[in-house]
Amino acid sequence: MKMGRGVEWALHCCLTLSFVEPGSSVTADQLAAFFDLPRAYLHKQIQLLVRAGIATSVPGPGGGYSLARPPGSISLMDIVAAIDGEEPAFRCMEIRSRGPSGTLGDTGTGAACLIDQAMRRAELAWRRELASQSLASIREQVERRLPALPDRTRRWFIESPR
Amino acid sequence: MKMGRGVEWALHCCLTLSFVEPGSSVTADQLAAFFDLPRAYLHKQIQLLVRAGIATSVPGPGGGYSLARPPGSISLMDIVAAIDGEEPAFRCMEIRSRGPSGTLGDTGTGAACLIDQAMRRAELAWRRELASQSLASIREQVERRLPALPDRTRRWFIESPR
DNA sequence: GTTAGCGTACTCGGATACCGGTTGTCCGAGTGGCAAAGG
DNA sequence: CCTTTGCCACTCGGACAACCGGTATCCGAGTACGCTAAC
Repeated sequence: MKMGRGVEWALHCCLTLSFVEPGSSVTADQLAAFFDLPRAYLHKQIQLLVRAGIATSVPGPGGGYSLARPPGSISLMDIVAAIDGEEPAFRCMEIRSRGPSGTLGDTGTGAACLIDQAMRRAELAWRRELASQSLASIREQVERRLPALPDRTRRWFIESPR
Repeated sequence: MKMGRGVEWALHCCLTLSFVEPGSSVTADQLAAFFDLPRAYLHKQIQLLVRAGIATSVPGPGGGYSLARPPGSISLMDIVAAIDGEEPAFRCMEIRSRGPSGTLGDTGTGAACLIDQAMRRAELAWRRELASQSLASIREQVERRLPALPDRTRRWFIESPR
């Protein structure tokens, strides 16, 4: 089980977008240059963020992307779900009842697969942990450790050629 | 992010192996027939369990697979890790420092990526939840809900043609 | 000098190829049991 | 009747293809800005 790398890109891009001035936009090309990523593909990932209502897009010259909501109301779970999808990693195919033996017989009715339940519980713990961390909390931690970073980042996007 | 379906197979196979008499072996073909799965591929998955020290294999006629340890000492995490691998789903590529900007500058030393940390925390919660459930506990739950299932399963494997 | 119109450059958005990995299958190596033959 | 030896069937084990989803890319639609030219 491995997660698409677009998730990492999206997380860092959202964190970066939380640094820039509200109201100003950052183009996908700028973000791609900032992280040295393939610009076209990064473009696609951010589009997923727009569809999920996490980022907003402004077309035309001077346009770009910006966060659609305050960072405090964007959780890491939101971003991961936007890029990676909502469906659970473990999908119960009910193989226990597919056998020719009919071993389970009439027990199938209402008797949930306990293995599926256990796996769902684990994924729920994962989701809960991700949902508990907002973009604002991450940003706060960053500012505590690297106080100069937000300003430097902001300046880089202002000074960089569009 | 989606998990290979072999994980589900392995989990159900291990649970089934915990039902059969200790000391007796079950062939991969029997398990495949029991769950109506492609026998060759199931074979491959169980081999991963053997490599991980979860199951033991006995070659030759009358051989087959059986659990290598008591079910109480086999966690769901062990099985998932055996099939799906140990590496974390989220892999930090350190894209924050790959940019041409040098925005992070000399801060890189010792300053861990907080996004990576958050993702690791979430995965740790997932792992912890899976590790807390042993095969014996699942078996116990099954016996409570379907008391007749273990006996029926055991009998099916005895009566089925090898 | 002012304003309307047009062209251009820039941005996002979706449709289109490429590649690695999971999925699926096959055949070979090794082992135990069975049977037959010899003592 | 017991022992030994050879053969065979059965099982695991690893090596070999096929399909699918993620990865990467390109070109088209839409928009705001700036320039030009007429009034």
